[in-house]
Amino acid sequence: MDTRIDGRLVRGDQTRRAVLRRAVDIASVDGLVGLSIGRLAKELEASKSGVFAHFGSKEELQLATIRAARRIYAGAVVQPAFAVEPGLGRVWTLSESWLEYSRSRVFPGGCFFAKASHEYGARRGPVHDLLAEVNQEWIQLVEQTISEAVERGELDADPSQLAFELNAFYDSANLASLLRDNDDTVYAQARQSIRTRLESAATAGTALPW
Amino acid sequence: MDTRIDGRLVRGDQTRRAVLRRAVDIASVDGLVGLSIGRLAKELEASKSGVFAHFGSKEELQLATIRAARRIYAGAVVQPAFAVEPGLGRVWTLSESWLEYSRSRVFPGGCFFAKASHEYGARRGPVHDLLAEVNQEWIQLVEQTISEAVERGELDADPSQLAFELNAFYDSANLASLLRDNDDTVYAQARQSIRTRLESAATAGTALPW
DNA sequence: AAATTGTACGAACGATCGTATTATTAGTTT
DNA sequence: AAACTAATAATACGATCGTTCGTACAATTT
Repeated sequence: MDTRIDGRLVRGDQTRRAVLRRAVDIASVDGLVGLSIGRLAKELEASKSGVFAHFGSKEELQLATIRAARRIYAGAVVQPAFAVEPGLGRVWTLSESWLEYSRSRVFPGGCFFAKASHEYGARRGPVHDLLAEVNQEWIQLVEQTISEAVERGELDADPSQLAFELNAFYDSANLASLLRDNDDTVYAQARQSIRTRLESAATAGTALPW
Repeated sequence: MDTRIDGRLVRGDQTRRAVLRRAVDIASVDGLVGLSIGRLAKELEASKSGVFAHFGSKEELQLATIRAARRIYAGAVVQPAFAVEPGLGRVWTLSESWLEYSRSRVFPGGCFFAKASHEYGARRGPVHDLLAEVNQEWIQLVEQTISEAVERGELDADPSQLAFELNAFYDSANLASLLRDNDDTVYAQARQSIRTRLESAATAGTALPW
């Protein structure tokens, strides 16, 4: 039998979790390169080598940080949308929760993936590849959500094209808000663009969710 | 009189130019933080202290690099658009030259400002501030270009809103192309979104520029 | 010809980086 | 109680970072 609770492993998991929670916050502001093991150790009042031992290399720390950010992202953006029925309503909720995810600074530096993807977009290696994979996952999820609305006859649009456009509005609002020192008005602007775009794609007689 | 040509100043200007030309390329891939004086010196076969002396601090080097990138950007994106008459045609040309600026990798890491703005969006200081200023300049230029088309009766749209949307399509295509290892098809997708959006805003009877 | 100025260099600084090695401590198994 | 294992720590390494200092050289001004 092995419903074992090894206290040492429990402790290890806890510190690992604490490290990653801090790591995603640091990386969202200073990037995955600026994320250093020494700084992580200092802020958590642990030893550099202790933190290091959890990952074995900086690259593995970066990959683990991305995966941790993905879990937080799923909870903040995807879950709220999947709580409502498929269709146009879900597309709208997904947009709303994304903007709120950025506006409320779930990560202090704004969208973690916008930051990290730009940082590693032009580099090669496992970090780039994982970020590309996460991005594709996300785009496909948006596409899929739109497709459901199309299948239900609520939208008349090319899902791939519309997904590109909605995602563009999300990211652009995120960056503009950062550059304008957390100015919230850009989110209203993005919301307006999203609403207008969805209205133009909505089929006649479809109830609009806003 | 002083139509003087001080040979020492000429030489200094030349190396300074060479440093900045290299600096924008490095920074577009590795960021303004990853841009290091030592690496710059090595690649240019100069001395670290010689390169450093031109700027006095790393921050000044970063600011000078941003200004150098702005000049290149103006030549690659703005100039071609201003070569055509104001109006919808200019809006379209601006979009085309932006996408070509990204696609052809005027900077090897894609759009310099998308990269740098994300890097410094959540930080404070002169670098952030200059990037915010450049961004506002750019958005205002797009807005202005759209406004001219509105005034000529070729477009019926809120310039601020439309500028936000076009710019979102630009940046999103740029990032997607980087993440998908220089896949060109995203530019066609962006172009499609731009064209459709401009069509929907064009007034009846306006000749479409594509 | 002498003095001054601007550019570039070489060497060194303290700090921080990622990583490797070795030791200590706490929890589990025998 | 002894042997073992997993998590954490202490220390040190070479490399690179931004920056400072003193100097050499070439071009300009006096």
